[in-house]
Amino acid sequence: MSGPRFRIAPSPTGYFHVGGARTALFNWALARRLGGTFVLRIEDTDAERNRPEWTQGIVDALAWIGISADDPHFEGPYFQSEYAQQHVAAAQRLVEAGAAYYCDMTAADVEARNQAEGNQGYQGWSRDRGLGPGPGHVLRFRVPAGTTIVRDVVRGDVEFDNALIEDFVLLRGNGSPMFLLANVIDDVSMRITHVLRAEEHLSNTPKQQMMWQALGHQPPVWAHLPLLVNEQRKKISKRRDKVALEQYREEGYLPEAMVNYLMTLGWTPKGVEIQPWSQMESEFLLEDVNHSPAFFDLKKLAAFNGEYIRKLSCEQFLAACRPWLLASDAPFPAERFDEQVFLAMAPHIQPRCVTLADAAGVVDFLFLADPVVDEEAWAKTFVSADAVAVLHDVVAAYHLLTEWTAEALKSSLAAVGETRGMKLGKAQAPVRVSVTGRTVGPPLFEALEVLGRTETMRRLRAAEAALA
RNA sequence: GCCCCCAUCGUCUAGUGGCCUAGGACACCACCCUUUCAAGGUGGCGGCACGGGUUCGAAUCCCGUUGGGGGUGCCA
Repeated sequence: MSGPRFRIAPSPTGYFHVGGARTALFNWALARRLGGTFVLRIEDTDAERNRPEWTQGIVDALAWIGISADDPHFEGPYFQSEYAQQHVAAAQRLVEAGAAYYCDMTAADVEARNQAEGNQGYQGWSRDRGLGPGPGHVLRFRVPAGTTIVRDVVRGDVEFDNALIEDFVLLRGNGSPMFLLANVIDDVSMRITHVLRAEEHLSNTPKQQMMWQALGHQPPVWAHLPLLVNEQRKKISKRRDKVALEQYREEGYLPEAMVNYLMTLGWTPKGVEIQPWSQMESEFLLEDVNHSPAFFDLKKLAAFNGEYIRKLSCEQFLAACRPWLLASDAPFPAERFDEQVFLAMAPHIQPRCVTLADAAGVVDFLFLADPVVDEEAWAKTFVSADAVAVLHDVVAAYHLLTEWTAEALKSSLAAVGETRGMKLGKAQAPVRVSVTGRTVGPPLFEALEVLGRTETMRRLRAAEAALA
């Protein structure tokens, strides 16, 4: 009746960390494959952070990468929640079991005594003083003698000497629970069987394991995932790095690409790297997870995203790009956007996009009353008299065209270029700059075809006039 | 300081004692294709941190060194 239970517990701090997303994906893959339960517990023992909009943000970010909790647990202000009561009650049970004791020393007291005695850390001074609860009294865990062996599926057995672990605080002087306590109690009460999290938590695991045992429970399966680092090889952080999953969504990364890339950080799919979720889900094994930190490489993410964009059908591509195409800060007004024109150009736009946001900039000239002219490109192109002459010839030739198709436009311009000894590559430049405002862009003749005869001729003549 | 983790091309990694002259992907470079720019194709550059063992044989096992990271809060 009770299968494996996995849980992620992101803190609602206003954004969802990509590292958290990777952890969530690993948990999700296992929960799905093993027919387990995915528990989402958005928590923070600081009530200030449990803001509903931040909590919703995490739910949305998870939904974006295809994850929806089987068993969600959110809360409002922590101190008024049932969870806080549970945590305090559990601490009480620890006291009764003799696994925790009260201490009236402040941090300053501890430091002073260490100074005097040349020690480091809290030395269990209040262990046998028989103090009861009271204002300013913290509750400390009584770390037993011996060693603690953490059985980690990805790292193997890791041994810790308990003598080196101080009697850590469970309840603050004001009676509020510490995160470490809250975390363990939630895991225990939610019957979590597998704890997968980043490696930064490995050092705290013996403390948590001792608490599980003191509470009379078998510890869960531990799995510490390699850290995600930046180019300086440091843990990626909000301050220095782009860590918010939401930001990647806003910049036009496809969730499938993001998921695929995130999965390759610390784990390698069999065969090719780019593969559908269903396959990764069926192959993911904790035992195959790497041990060393992984660099979150934007360039590789971009490559994945480009590949996923190219795999989209035209209709899917349009649907995916629509928010950026119709955005208020798009390079053209939303009312001038034409889906049919976009669809016609889509196959040429896709290979030119790294993100969905790039599309608008590739096709802007199609939806603008007048193209935005890049002055430098214009000057460079029309510095030669030949270019100006080609433009005149093309206007004349296009005027006489009976068929307004990419093929016809191309051969007509090729013929014009030939009379002046120019290859197509050179001859198309003046037309491209006149019509699109730039020297680079999607294939010209296809663009002219969808732009239409009237508008193309208008722009070509406007360019002629400007040059005169 | 103490504890813990980690160590293969620039990056992500394959590799679990002979299939390794170390394979792939991203990045980079060159060429091809080509109406510009992309995309695509072909090829190239480039790595087992170091020192000792063990072994007939080591990227792979052991020890040490060095280097990197994480933890060590009345933060989460």
